[in-house]
Amino acid sequence: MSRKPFATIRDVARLAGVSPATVSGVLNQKGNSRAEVRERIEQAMKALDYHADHMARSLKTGSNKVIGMVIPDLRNFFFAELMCGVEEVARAAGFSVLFSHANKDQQLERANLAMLSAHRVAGAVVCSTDAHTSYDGALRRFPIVFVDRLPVIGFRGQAVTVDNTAAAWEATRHLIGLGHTDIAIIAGRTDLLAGLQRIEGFRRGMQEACLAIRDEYFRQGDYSIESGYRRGLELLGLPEPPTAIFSCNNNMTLGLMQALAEYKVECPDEISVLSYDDFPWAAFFRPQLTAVAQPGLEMGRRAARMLLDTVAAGKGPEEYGQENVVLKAELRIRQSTGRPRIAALKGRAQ
Amino acid sequence: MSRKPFATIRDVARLAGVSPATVSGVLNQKGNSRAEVRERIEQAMKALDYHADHMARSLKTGSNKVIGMVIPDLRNFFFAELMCGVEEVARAAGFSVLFSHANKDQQLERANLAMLSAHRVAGAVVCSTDAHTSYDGALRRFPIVFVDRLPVIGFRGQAVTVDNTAAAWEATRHLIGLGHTDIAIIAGRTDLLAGLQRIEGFRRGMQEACLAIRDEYFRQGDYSIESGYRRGLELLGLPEPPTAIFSCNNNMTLGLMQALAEYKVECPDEISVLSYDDFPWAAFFRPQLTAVAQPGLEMGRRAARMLLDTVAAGKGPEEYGQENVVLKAELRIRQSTGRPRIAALKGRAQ
DNA sequence: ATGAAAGCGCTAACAA
DNA sequence: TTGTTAGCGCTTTCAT
Repeated sequence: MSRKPFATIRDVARLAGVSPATVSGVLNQKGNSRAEVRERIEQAMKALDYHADHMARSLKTGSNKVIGMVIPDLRNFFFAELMCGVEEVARAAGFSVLFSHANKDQQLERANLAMLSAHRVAGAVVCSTDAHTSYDGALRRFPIVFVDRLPVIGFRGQAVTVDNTAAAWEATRHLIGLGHTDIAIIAGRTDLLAGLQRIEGFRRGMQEACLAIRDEYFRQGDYSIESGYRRGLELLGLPEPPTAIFSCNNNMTLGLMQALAEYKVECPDEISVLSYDDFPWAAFFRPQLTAVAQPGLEMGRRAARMLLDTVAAGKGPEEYGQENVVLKAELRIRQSTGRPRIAALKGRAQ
Repeated sequence: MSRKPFATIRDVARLAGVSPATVSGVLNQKGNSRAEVRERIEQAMKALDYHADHMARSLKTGSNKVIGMVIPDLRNFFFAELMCGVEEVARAAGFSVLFSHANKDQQLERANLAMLSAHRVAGAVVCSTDAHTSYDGALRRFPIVFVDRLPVIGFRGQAVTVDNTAAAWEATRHLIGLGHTDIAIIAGRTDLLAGLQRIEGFRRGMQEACLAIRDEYFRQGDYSIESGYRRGLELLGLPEPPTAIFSCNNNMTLGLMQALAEYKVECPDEISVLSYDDFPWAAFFRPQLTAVAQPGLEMGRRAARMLLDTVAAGKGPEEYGQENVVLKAELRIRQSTGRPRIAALKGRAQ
């Protein structure tokens, strides 16, 4: 026995003794049907468990209540939050979201866009894999709002990002305010604008305080746990280790904490750690991590809203608009940062 | 200026000087077209940047290369992993995934299913909000594979779960093997089968070792951080606190660790902690958490594969099959569990 | 206020 | 091998 087929608008019409057009009318709240007829139709719909076919409707109307979302990795908490925000707003507006991973693969990203295109999505929110992808082709077909990561340097178009520079600057100021002067940074991917900006904010903060960034205190990571661990080990092994370390993302912070544990260096007594990226568990570490919290959920919401507005406006690519909403990150001061104890640390360094 | 419309199969046909049906033929690799004609068509498709409209195709064929996925909360790492697994398999099979949150709201869950239904998805993977939802209506329309959580007690249908009982049993055995006898449990939601099974596994383990579960050592939580914290505080405040605690999910473990920190109880020296649910950060806690790791990614993959198989078979609801694939969880022994030091703890307890 | 008819972009019979 | 025709389920004029 085969699957029970869906009831169509004609089934409903027949059962209610009206024409399909009339059913369509009540379906779309046109309000030009007598109450009695409407009643009958609604009964019929219930009886047949009728659900209008979105695809047929879209085919006819040329619109589609589906948006796409492309993100690099759901397992990273920040992106998961982004996704939640998008879904929430989309749902509220009666839209569904077609999801796909871009998994750091540029070719995959292209395939994703093509797929969204094939599904005739009304638009998409995308968190780009890197800053070299061209979206021109896709953009001619449907609006895209970029979130967190811009697709090209000098991008002009709709986007929601956070002010990484300001956040890194504030983080640096916090460390300096505590009395630190020997501050190290474990930097992230420099092919991403956000990565560059975090470095820039750090630089600026140091400069304003007339503090030099020593060469050996500038370490290049790649956002992985492993790199945080390695760079951390290098920093701690220095003849004169820093008294504070600014780690440029959550994963690297994890690796760094591991390195501290291995070196049996107490945090924050001997060394302060400040993490870019907050995550739910940061508050449960010992010590609780001082971190820069990016408003992932809000970014997702804003991006979705911006997209939906553009979709509603129904304009062509030339008029998409170019607002880049820049949100602020929040510095959450907890226990991993404190006043420097230079002597203690230097005594231990070998 | 309005958005550039998509090229249709007729545009391609016209440009290539053939009929739409011929284009459709090469599009679907029917292979009954001369190479020369095929060539011309492909050129035309490229020139027009043609992408076949999935919706129109689905409307015609009655099939749809989209599956739905419903999960309670993406921000929980376990569910995010589930989602990744599903997406990965779906993509590989040329399917897209329509995502939605069920956010612990049964009504929302219904709405989600209706939405999937309206989009005529080929099937869905769902992680049910709770064990009282009826899916009969939806199931008559498309196959559903349940994952991690079953929709009703005594559910018979396709599902991928993990053997919670065995995992909890093994965890308990580990604690007992270490020499613990005063073991407490912070239980999770008992309206979910999985929650019940974890308790059952614990019971069985204790029973086999002829160990009693003291009333005051059995604490009921609700999977929230807060409840883990509260129950933890209660346990530690007991005249005779336990020497080991089995916490039934990741969030409650977080709360529990917080409670330990407040009581300044050393783990594992004074008390051992074993967590159900592993997560990436568990290995970076101090101490590193011993935990039961559920294979979230693999569960997602298996569920998607099962669903896709059922979809491919194209049978009716009566023949959907009822395999419940039960995966094993893995006990990851790290540093939060050790031999009991009863004296030390009792001395401290007031 | 309601219905008849056309057609969105595609594919599947069938005809040529 | 290729083209013609019909129709998937819906909405939208345009008559009535």
